[in-house]
Amino acid sequence: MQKLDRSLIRGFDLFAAMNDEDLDAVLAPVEVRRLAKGDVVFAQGDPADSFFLLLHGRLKVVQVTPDGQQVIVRFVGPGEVYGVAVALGRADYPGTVRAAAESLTLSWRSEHWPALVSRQPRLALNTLQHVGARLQEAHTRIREMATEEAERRVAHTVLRLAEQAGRPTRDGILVDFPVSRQDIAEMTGTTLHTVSRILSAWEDRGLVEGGRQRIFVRAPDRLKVLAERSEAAG
Amino acid sequence: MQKLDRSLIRGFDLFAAMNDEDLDAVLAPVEVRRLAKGDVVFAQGDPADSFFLLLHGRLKVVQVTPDGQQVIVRFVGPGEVYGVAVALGRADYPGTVRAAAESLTLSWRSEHWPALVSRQPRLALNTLQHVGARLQEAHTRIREMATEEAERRVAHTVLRLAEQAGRPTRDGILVDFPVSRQDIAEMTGTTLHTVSRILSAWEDRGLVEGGRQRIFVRAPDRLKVLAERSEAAG
DNA sequence: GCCGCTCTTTGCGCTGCCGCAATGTGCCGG
DNA sequence: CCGGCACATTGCGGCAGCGCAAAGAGCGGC
Repeated sequence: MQKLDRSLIRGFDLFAAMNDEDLDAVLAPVEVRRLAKGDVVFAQGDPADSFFLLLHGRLKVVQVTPDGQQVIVRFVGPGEVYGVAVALGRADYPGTVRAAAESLTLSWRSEHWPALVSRQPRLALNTLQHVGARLQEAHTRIREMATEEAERRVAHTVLRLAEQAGRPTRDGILVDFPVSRQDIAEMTGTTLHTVSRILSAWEDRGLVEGGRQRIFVRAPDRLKVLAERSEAAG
Repeated sequence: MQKLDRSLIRGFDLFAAMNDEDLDAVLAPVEVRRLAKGDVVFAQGDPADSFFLLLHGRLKVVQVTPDGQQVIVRFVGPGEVYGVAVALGRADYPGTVRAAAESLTLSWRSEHWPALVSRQPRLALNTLQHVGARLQEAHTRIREMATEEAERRVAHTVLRLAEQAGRPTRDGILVDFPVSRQDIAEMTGTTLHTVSRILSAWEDRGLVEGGRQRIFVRAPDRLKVLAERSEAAG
């Protein structure tokens, strides 16, 4: 096992309440991997022989349709587990995970899952809560895609990105990892063209600032108004 | 506690492997409720003071948007748990559950959850797998809504209904609980008009038979072809 | 058995968004 | 510093599906 920064790991609630002995046991079989932007951790359909925890960086989870279109399932941030197919009773991974920025991740071989859970029952409950939160978010997205027009969906998505991965600055919030127009299109069920048009219109109105794989939210409050009401915000 | 048919309960995998003593302990604090079609079990936003298991019948889980539009999250079938907000760490229910047909359900007060889990650790793992399957299905729906046109989404949805709640007959599969065109619209993110048109077109081609809150799939294979390819099926 | 309600069907016009295509622009490697 | 590539912008035409409206059909209640 590679040398790990314990204080970094203690920072995540999953491990915060663990005593040293248990922490050692949990980390004993762990593997560490550094990821460059674009690296693939696992691909859709691969046998689910490991599960993971992201320590640092940002990952993109995508599903590919039979005809080659991509859909972004979610982004993974530091402290989040992913690839937990084994816990959900699946034999293979339902999606592909790729590094959206330089990242650092831990992994356990799937066969360790039962032993870890019986040693740390809280692990199952924690995972349950985490998966529950993801289910909740998935339902939110379904509701948005079913009932809202493209502009509002993009607004909600950008706000969610700003909330989950936003770095606050003096005059706005910067989404601090590279997000392309295509990415937002794949999260909202529209095309990069439509996203580009919408962001351009917002930029004209001073709501956001664009850039290459960059989104800076200048006026979160006005964007929220636009996301809630169907009509344009003052 | 009301008298319960143990053999019925033993039929669900959740309880199949339990010894009598544990089963007694689990069922001790349970409440039984009979539901008429249309009855509400709990409403969106209510405090999550119970969790549930459906014994018989069919329930509809819906979310309502701020402007009054409904979205169907899923249908619940016999043997499935629902309203497990407490396990997912939520204080209130994210949706409303209504009986789509006459039903029979069990419920436990939320405060029993920790005790049940510590007595039966498998309960958490089972719930995790169940929630995982729902997450999986939610992602499938997101992918469909993002990439497929209305007709294919309806096809996938009807096939899913036939699979989850279909009664096979000599010349097809009958969805054996009442489903309206409006319901399908709320599952696919379209309107009842569009659904009606699509089903009428399918009926002309002998793929399905319609009726008031009734769907009978005559040719599942041809419908599957239509769901996969973007073009019409022979 | 009749009435009324809810669910369904179908026509018609409109529009939001896609699909295509061409041009503009920031970034990286040599 | 410069060439090439990936990402972004924008115009234009077309159409899938929405919204509205009105008529038909099954089902439950009295």
